[in-house]
Amino acid sequence: MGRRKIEIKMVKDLNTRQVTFSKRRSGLFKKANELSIMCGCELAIVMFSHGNKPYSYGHPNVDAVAAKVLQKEPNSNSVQCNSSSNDEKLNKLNEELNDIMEQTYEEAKKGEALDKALEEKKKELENFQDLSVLEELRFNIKERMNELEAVEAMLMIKEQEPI
Amino acid sequence: MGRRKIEIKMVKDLNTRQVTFSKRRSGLFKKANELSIMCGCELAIVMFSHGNKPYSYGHPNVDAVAAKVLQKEPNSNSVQCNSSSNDEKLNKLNEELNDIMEQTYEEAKKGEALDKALEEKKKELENFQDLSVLEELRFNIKERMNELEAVEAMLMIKEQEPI
DNA sequence: GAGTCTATTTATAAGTG
DNA sequence: TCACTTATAAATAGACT
Repeated sequence: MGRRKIEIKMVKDLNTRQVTFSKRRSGLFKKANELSIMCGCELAIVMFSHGNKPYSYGHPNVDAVAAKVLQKEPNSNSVQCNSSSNDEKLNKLNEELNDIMEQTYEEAKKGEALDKALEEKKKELENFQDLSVLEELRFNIKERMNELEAVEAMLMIKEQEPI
Repeated sequence: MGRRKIEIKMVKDLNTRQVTFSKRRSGLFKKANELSIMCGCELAIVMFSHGNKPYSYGHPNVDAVAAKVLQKEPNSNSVQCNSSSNDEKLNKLNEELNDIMEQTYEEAKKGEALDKALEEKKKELENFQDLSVLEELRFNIKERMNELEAVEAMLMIKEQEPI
């Protein structure tokens, strides 16, 4: 759906790939959002960019869906799809999924307070682009903190110096 | 993208909803597959239909992605999105920003000057009326960083002063 | 990077068998 | 519920800012 037809294969040019990732990611999230609204289904998407940066979408939120997976998983009859040769993997996938989801549950319990806080915070956020701004903001703040601490350290040293 | 424009809202007719769910679900999975191939990203989708039937898609598979989430999750800084009315978006953004600022505040307790600046920022955040303010905030942060550099420069000069 | 602009391609709503 | 068709809406590739 662009100026020209493209093949579905790894985009070689790094810059183009980055652009494609960004555009299609937001497209995917939008579609997911529409689906969840129109059909009242719960759904979660988690992804890691080529550079391993995590992104996720959830309706009503990722955790809720993950929790549901936990409940359902044991001897699940879920309909699974994946992009590699499907047949053998499905059984294995189900097994592994059980383990992982159990672990996830444990993890969730450990950081319950934090998780809840995060969940609350993230509950009603919708706009994808704006969120990336938030992330940037958070990053900027942290960076600034580091610099500040460095300055403070310097100040401390200075104060200790005999005049 | 059909014979006529439709609103994105819960489809009332059960039959139509079922059809929509089926079509859009496969569309979503297809898009996900394209994205993962074109951009080399790992991604997983899990969903529950209105009737609670589970469906999932994963590249390379759901487990691998879930496992990756586990590694990252503790104090994750993942970019999260979820769906709900835009109305509440700003409030929640504010909350998130406030939380971030609070965390930052804790980390920065040592620096009084900075603390004050942060307090001011928090107040500003509480007055958010528009997302464009985010940009302002970012700008302000950059400005603060400049101030910081100025302080550092002064320190450097001070150090050079004969005692 | 993130936005904007369009020519095109793609997804899909509604209809049909 | 499935497949298939088709008119139309929506997504997006590529170019540019």
